[in-house]
Amino acid sequence: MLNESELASWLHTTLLFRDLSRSQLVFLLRIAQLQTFNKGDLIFQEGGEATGCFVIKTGRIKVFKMSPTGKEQILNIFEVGENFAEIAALDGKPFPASAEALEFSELLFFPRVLFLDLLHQSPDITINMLISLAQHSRHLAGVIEDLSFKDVPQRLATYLLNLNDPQNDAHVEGSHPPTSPTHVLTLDLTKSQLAAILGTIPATLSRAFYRLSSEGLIAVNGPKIELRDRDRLQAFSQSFTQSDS
Amino acid sequence: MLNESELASWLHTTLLFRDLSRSQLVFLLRIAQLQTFNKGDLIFQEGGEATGCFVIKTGRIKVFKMSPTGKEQILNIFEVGENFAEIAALDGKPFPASAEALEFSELLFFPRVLFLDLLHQSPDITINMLISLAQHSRHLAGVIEDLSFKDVPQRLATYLLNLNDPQNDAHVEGSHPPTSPTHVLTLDLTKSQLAAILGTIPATLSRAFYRLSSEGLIAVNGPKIELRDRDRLQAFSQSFTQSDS
DNA sequence: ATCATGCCTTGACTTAAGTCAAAGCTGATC
DNA sequence: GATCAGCTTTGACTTAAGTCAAGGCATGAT
Repeated sequence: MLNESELASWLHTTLLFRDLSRSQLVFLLRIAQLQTFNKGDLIFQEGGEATGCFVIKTGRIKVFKMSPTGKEQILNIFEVGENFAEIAALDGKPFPASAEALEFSELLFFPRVLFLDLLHQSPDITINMLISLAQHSRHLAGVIEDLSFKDVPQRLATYLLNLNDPQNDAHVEGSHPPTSPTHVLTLDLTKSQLAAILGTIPATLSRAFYRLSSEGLIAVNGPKIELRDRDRLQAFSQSFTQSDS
Repeated sequence: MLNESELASWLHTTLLFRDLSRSQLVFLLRIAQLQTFNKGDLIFQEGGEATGCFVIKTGRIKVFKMSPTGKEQILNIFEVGENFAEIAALDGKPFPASAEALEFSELLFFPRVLFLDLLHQSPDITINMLISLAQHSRHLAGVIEDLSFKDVPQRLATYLLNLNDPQNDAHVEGSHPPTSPTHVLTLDLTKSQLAAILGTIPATLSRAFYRLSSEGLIAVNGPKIELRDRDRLQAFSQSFTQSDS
């Protein structure tokens, strides 16, 4: 069915399955189906019946809501090794959001019923699942905080700092770890997509970029963003605003 | 330590522990501590170190974020039988939000380490926990959708319909189930608190109430709200708006 | 009964951000 | 190398919603 040895050792690097035995991993592969999607392919749609849970082998997936008039709010973007669509797989209710491939992606798909069996059989997986869901929930709470407390330029600043700061070493192109005087990062999203992450529209995002640039906090060159003053950017991202009672 | 027989049978009505055996329930009570809080008491604060997980025996708890300037965003209000603060208990990172008692409340508290042991020992609880977390995540996704797509009057309409419509028979005071020509509900929150749920401030909420009233969709009398036209209210709650690109 | 506190509402004002449409870019294709 | 499509930016405009402050209304205490 699948290239077992290769996939099994890859599964080991995954959040959900990292601490399973080799035999458990091979068993997993009996349940999973490998599905591939091209850039732009819809994986499932909000409101659709829950089918199962996915783990990303390659590619990137955006999970989003769409308003009746077509405004998009991205809830999360998932990368290699991460899992998504657990919520619907768990409770069997309709998908709470839609999912689409941002690039060519290979996904391991676990049909819902088999996935639930799996949980009942492997407490380890269940606990990992729990931790994963907890992380996703934390992220959602953060999105709410940003939407409720911050204006668009602040949300943009927050996003850029998150991309750059943490162990998130990807995207960073600046000097070497210890002392990097300037920090340049490259967006791996279109600005329209970034707007949908920040809960706004491209026109407004564009003005937010202008604002941060004109204050000397960043310099923008296409998808390359230089953080010129991380400290002030940090301060800006949590400064008081009028949109905040 | 605690009144075991009473508590054990009550635990049985709880989401988390509903399908446990009597002996498991009694074991649970060895771990749990009963804590009581008065109205307005802070249970834990965002950013504080994770202590453990709570189940509500009596009372109501609001979980919320507070902005630097003091704007409050309520993430969820939990009622009897529900559990909260699982996220921090699971991953051990700081609390993502604060919690406060809305009224006198008795909580069963499970210290984090013991709680984690519990999960490792009882797959049933772990699965229930997963389902519970999935529900909470769904709710957060809904909050994001509302904040991103709807203006304040629409969020208010959505909230009122949710209070009234579903199996949520509490709050409803109108005629008897089959044909209730008008639906009157009573808010069990102050309007300031409702504003914090809807991601706005009291002044704006007040104008939203006026708007819905003046269009004949509802009638407000203090905390009593009559839904005068559920169909139009429903339509209004998802109508197109300018705040939606 | 009166006072005071807290909650809610109202008014006048300001502003962030969405709308719509036009014009720039950029990169891909033929 | 020219054209085309899609993304991005800009401009002029509108509006939802926050700010601040004042006034009303109620409840509960002295």
